[in-house]
Amino acid sequence: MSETPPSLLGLTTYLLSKTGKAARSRLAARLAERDLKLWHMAVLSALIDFGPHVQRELASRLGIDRSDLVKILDDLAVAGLVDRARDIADRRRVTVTPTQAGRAMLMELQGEALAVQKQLLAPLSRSERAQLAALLRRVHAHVQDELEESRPGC
Amino acid sequence: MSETPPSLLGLTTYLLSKTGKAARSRLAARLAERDLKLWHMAVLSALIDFGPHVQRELASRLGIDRSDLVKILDDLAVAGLVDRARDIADRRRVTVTPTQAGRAMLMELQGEALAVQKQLLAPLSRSERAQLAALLRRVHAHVQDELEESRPGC
DNA sequence: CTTATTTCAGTTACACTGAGATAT
DNA sequence: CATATCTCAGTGGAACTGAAATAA
Repeated sequence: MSETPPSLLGLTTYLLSKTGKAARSRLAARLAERDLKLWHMAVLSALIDFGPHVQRELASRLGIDRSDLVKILDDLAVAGLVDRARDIADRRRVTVTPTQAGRAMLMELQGEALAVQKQLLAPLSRSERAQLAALLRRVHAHVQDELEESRPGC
Repeated sequence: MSETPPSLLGLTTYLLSKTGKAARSRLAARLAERDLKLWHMAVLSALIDFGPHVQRELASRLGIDRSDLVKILDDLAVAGLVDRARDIADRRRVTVTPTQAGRAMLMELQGEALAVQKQLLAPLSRSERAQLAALLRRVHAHVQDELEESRPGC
């Protein structure tokens, strides 16, 4: 493949978009070996970091559509990685809880993610990788703030 | 929206993927006001940075599929932003050339991209934005190198 | 006859929309 | 009756695949 147009390389938005896509597709390829998608990992992360969620909360936290979450949870439940149970007080709601197998699986998936990251950021020194992470965290927080403002009452 | 899981925030791959997606969708929204997509802008950039291309070259340079490029070029030609002409020596090939209107349009699109970038990177200082750009350029170069290795003879 | 380039048709994965079912 | 939650069916755009048409 020949050179990327300098006009695009000069745009941080382009670099973010391209490297982000590369990161996503590489991790997705690894998760696919376990018949999982990126959303499965995100859902497990939310459940294990913050404890059981009602589906509505999960969808809102991760920015995934409620209807799409249904299929994701079906998969996770079939694989024995989460449990679903009707809320007794409000029987419209379904509470999702990670299983022990779910916790173990997330640990493995995080290992995969770190491996992808190591490969992707190979040209950077340890301190540069830390710099990049810190800068991206601030940009990410800013993006999330703006989303929150535009979506009233979440 | 509630907090993002720390397990994910700790992964640079996740941050790259998320901020990259945000960057892409914001720019896409602006280009949509002119009935253009991101690929249209990428194609114009390649043509103006490097001059006329045969379609095969364009696709290879940008990493887009040859068959999808056809529709992109149809749009650009209808909008008067590029010209297509059969190569006289090898009449299988079609040479794509940017028009003056194409050059003018790219300037405007770059303005849009910079506006998106300014908003996206607002929490960073000028020197931090430069740091981020430099780090991303190196990561991007590394990703491109690996792609080149895996695709022999491009 | 084989290969290269462009083009078209079909497929799959994904995010989004709208409506139905159940419960408050 | 109005609202909230979960579910399911359908839609549209994007990336990929395979093959036809033309030319070398």
